[in-house]
Amino acid sequence: MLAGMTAISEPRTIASTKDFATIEMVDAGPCCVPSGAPAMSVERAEALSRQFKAIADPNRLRLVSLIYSSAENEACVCDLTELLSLGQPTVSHHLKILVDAGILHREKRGVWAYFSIVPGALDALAGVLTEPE
Amino acid sequence: MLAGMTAISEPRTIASTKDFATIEMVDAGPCCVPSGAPAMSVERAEALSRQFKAIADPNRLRLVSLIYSSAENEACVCDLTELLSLGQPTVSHHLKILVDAGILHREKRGVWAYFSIVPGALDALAGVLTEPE
DNA sequence: GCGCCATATCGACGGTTGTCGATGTACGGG
DNA sequence: CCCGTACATCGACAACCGTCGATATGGCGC
Repeated sequence: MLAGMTAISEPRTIASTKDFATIEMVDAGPCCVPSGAPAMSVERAEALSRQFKAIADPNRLRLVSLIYSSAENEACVCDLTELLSLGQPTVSHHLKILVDAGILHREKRGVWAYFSIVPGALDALAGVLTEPE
Repeated sequence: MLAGMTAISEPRTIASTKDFATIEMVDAGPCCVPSGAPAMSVERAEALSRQFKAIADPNRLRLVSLIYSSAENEACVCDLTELLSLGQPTVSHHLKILVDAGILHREKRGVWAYFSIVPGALDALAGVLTEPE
């Protein structure tokens, strides 16, 4: 769960200025051992942040939900616009953000643009939060 | 997955002004049937948005990752501050956001404040994205 | 081609957010 | 009791975000 890649250095030496082989500084240690396990890299954090930001908006959450529970798992802007009671440019803006984040797929058929959920996109995001290992 | 509760009305009648029993308006329909399935309610979308916003920040993602991969699954501010190379007020600010979102738990022991991940909090969020039903 | 329709883009505006320095609070040690 | 340490809060600032109206684009029918 939330495993990262690059270990941050900063070993933050436990030993104080005293001679080693002393024990009393073990329970009088600073506050906690910062663990040696590697954490999430800055790059990965920023990439994930972009995807989480895309769905971290109430209207975009409803957009994905509406598309998911739609008839053919796809919807066009005109339907979504009236269902969200938002302006059409605003809905297009939200949809673009979701497409750019790799969560929605846009397919233009005729005059209409149909949006569907990219298979596995949401599961990949969920895996970051539940990664059992 | 992303199932909601309250159905938005707006049935958006399929039948046109013509008499029913005509068939040609079926494939000449507007663009798509907005499905009858209920979508996510506005209230739930806003509640979920608050939690997703909490983790939709690169530094907060790294905070959760650091705490998760920490020795006793907890960490204090002083360690996190130097690991993120951020100011101490900023780290406290981020931690407060995560605590308010119900993702982190704060426990003060002595002079130090130890933060740990609320059990099941991330799994609940992940479930919203993968809910198989 | 012309006009209509659905959608995308642009520019602007108010509200929110992330970061910082300065300051306040609370606990422990001498 | 006073000081140092760890942390929280405050105020300010720049950057970003969500929303809108106006406008551009692009496809379909006549």
